Formats: sequence, C-alpha cells, structure tokens
Amino acid sequence: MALTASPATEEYLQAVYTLADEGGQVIGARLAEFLRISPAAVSEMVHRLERDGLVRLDERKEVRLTERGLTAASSIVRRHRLAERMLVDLLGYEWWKTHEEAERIEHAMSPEMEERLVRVLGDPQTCPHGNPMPGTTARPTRPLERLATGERATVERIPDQFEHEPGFLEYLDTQGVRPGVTLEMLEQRPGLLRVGVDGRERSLRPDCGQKVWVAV
Amino acid sequence: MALTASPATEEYLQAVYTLADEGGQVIGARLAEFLRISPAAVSEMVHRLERDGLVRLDERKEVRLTERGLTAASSIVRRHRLAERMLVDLLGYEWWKTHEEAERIEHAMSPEMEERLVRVLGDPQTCPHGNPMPGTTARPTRPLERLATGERATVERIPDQFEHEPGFLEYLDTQGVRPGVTLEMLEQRPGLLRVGVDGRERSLRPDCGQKVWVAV
DNA sequence: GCGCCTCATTAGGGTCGCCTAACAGACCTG
DNA sequence: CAGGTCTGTTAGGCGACCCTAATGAGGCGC
Repeated sequence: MALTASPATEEYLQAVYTLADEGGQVIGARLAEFLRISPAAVSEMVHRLERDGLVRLDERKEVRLTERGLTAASSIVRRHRLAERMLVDLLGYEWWKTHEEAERIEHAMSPEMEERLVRVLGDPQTCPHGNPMPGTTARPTRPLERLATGERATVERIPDQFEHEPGFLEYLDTQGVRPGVTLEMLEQRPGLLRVGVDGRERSLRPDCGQKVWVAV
Repeated sequence: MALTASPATEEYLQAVYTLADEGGQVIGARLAEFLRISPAAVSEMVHRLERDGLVRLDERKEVRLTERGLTAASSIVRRHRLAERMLVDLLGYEWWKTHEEAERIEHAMSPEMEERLVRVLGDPQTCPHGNPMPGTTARPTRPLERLATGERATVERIPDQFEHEPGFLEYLDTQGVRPGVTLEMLEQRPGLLRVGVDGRERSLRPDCGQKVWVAV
C-alpha cells in the first residue's frame, strides 16, 4: 500500500484525512483550495481515487475514505508526522520549519524506515506541532477562542491544515506560542485577542482563536 | 537546481555521472540497461536533457554532462550518499541495505537538509559503500583482481554501479567483505578467486574481482 | 421567479515518461 | 559480400496529472 500509491494520490488522501479530522465536510472545492489545484483537476483525480477504491462520494458529493483509503491515508499522515519529528529531533530543524521538507520525504519513506524512526525517536505520540500520530487516541482539545477570560490552558496542537499558510507557524513562534506552553486568556472581542504567555502580555492575530488548539 | 529537476531527470543525471565516474563510455544503450528502461524511452529522455542544457551528445553519441548538468548530477549523487549515511549512522540500517531507500529520499532532500545532514553526520567523506562525496578527492583505488598473489590491501569502495545488482552487497557482507577490511589475495585464475579475510580463507564469486575496489 | 453564487463536470489541450514494433546505420565476421 | 549484432530513432500509443473555458445544476436572497 505504502509504496503503490503515487505521490499525488498520497497528497489527496492526506488532504481528505486532514480536512475530515480537523474540519468537517470534505468536498471537491475544499480539496482544490487546500491543494491549490484547479477544481477540474480535482474532480478528475477524485474519480481516479474512487475507481481505485480509496474514496467514495456520498449523495451530497462529500468525499469519504473507504477502509482501504483510510489505511493508506493514516499511513501517509503518520509518515508525514514522523518525518517532521525526525527533522526536529535528529537534524535540529526549528519546530515551525518542517512542513515542506516533510511533505516530500513522506512519499519516500518505506515501512522499514518508518519502523526504525519510531524506534530511534522513542515512539513519539505527536508531530512537532502537537498533532497526534494516526492510531493513537488524541488528547481532547478546543480552539483557543473557547477559553473564558482569565482561564489558562496548555497549547496542545496547531492543526496541519494551517501549516500550509506561509509563515503562520513562525509567527506563532515569535509570539512565544508553541505546543506545550501555557496561555492565559486576557481579553477577546472581535478583531482582538490578548493572551498572557510566559508572564508576558501579547496581542495575537485574531485568526489564532480558531487555529491554535488548547487542552480541555 | 536541486528541486527544479524531476525525479526522473535526477535519476538519469545520476546514472550518467556514475557510469562516467566508474566505467567509461556513456551511451544510450548503457543507460537503458542501467536504468532498466527501454532504449526508445532513453533516447527520448536524453533529448529532453539536451534540450534543457544538462547534457550534450558528441559525434560518437556519447552522453556528456554540461557544466549545469555536472552541477546537478553532483548534487543528486551527494544527496544519495548523504541519505545512505543517514540511514546507517542515524537509523541503524545495515550498510548493505540502504540503496533503494536512499534512491527515493535523495529526490526529497532540500539544500537545507543536505547542510544539516553534513553537520550532524560530521562531514562524512564517503557513503557506507566507500564511494566519495562529489567534490572531495577520491582516494586512489584499483579493482581487487589487480592484487598480486600474496598481496594485501584495504577494501576501499564498492562502486554504486553494482549496488543495483540485487543481493550483491549482502553477499559481500556474508563473506566478510566490507569497506575498511583488509584482504589478502590468495589465488586467482579464471573462474576462481580466493582471498583471506580476517584470518579466514574465502572463495569469492569471480565477478568480485572487478566489483570490489581496494586501496592502491 | 430571477439573478447570482457555489460547485462539479465536460471538452479540449499539454507535458512527462514510459512502452512496443519497425527500421536504419555501423561494424564485425565468416 | 552477406548476415549477424549492436545501437539509435521514429511512429504510434497510453496513463497520470495538470490547465483553461464553458456548461450545468442547486440554492439563496430579494
């Protein structure tokens, strides 16, 4: 399975998995946006995936992974997250700088390499952005914006979905927002998000309210 | 350059570099054999490479790397050898088992990853099979068969060319023949090659005479 | 009910990279 | 010189992936 799927196929499966896991309704238009590929090409590719028994379309054209598709998607997502851990833990990459490199390496990783990485890295439970390895049970989380004023919580994950946004993770890093740190909600109203990080007060971009997930 | 060339292009450049470095005359027919691709497809691809300014054909149809082609080829060969070192030194792969994995990873490696690997691995001078990183000056070598009876020499490298042969490196390993060990030539005649390895006497497959290169 | 969105799909192209079959030229050998 | 062998190329195809432009189909506001 791992090495029978083309890079493009794996990319689509990964997108379906990620969007379903973190968002909601997965339709062609969302995939096209996410993958930055024309809707026409996505339509074509989704039919190829259907032909190959990896996804099915329901009545509302929603894309759903079949059992085989889910297996393949879990595999590629796990390889992505392991690759990111490798880059950080073995090669010294900054936690926010791994996405593009991992995006390519994931397609090159054999089951043997996957296995060895798990061993060498000490069976990590999440990627450097806090997203869980497929198969493990994720810790419960909620978007940062759900924190009540004065409440504190630990940053748990920044969903893969938002890794695509150029510079977003680096921005978070400059604000001191990283998986593991504790945030205190100071003030929140439309267009404004103030939090306490590490004893300092910070104004965050308002979209962080949805894009940073904290522990329940 | 690194990431502008397709995997297929990099594969061809690597083949041209390897065959030229270790063998001699690089013609389409050799590339076709080496890459296990039909001569017709090779002909086509070589013309694409020529169009893109990566190779030139001389009067005798020999394929030669242009300056740009050599730069790109050196880069991919270096990435291949670094990937192999990574697999052995960081992930614990056996020295003879790295080729296929590295064959895929090399195409995924950015200049940044290359740089970090060099640092983490301690600027290695060769791959696990003893082949030099492009850019370094290789230690002088000769095929094992050139050893006079009774002469001893250190195994320096097993050229990349022969990594393709399934099981060859593993065979060498079972015979105790690895880069760094000292061999003594015991007897050599057509169809027979007897050497001393590590105090033990071994009969090697006769083709090892050309495929194992020892120090001068 | 009309016009406007959003979405999916079709039609028509294009490139890359591969294949088989057939052929043409060089070269060697008997 | 005739017949192999080795080599490169052409012709004709094919599948994977991508694009733009045009079309169709459903839903929403007014």
